[in-house]
Amino acid sequence: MRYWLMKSEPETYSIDHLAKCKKQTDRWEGVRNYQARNMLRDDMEIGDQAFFYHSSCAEPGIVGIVKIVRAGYPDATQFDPESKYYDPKSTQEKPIWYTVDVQLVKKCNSLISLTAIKQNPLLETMQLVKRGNRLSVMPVSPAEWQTILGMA
DNA sequence: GCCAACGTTGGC
DNA sequence: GCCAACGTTGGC
Repeated sequence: MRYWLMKSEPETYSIDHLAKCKKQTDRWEGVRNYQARNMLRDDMEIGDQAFFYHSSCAEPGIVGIVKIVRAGYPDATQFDPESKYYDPKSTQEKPIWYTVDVQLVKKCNSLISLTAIKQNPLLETMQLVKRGNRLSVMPVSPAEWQTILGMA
């Protein structure tokens, strides 16, 4: 079982969107980056846990924990011409993009801000704080996971 | 809105 | 396969 961090822009999809879903479970749609796709498709397993991270907003940071309840399968939005995630290059036979289903485990009582994460010397090696990092899905080590839990 | 960093595209 | 141009991400 592994740990992850998954980014979402709260204006597009916030943790409160997920909280309002049936069974607090939803698809993690719209990832259109190959590296992140590979992790969704190949590496995430049922039972893995992930930090839900809000990006591109006033206070970027971790807002909760989710768990993977369905492993990688083709992201339906790539086939939908009406969707902003539509990809004409993709076919049902050979889908390009994948998604997983996530279920809310808990919302943080308060934000674990990017600023706080950057200030913690134990988290210096996190991919999240590395220069130029733009991956929307990334692995988190067990040590980093525990450190962040301790900051909650 | 700015800009650095990175990813993708496409001509050659 | 190279690389310039362009697009996107995301913090500030």
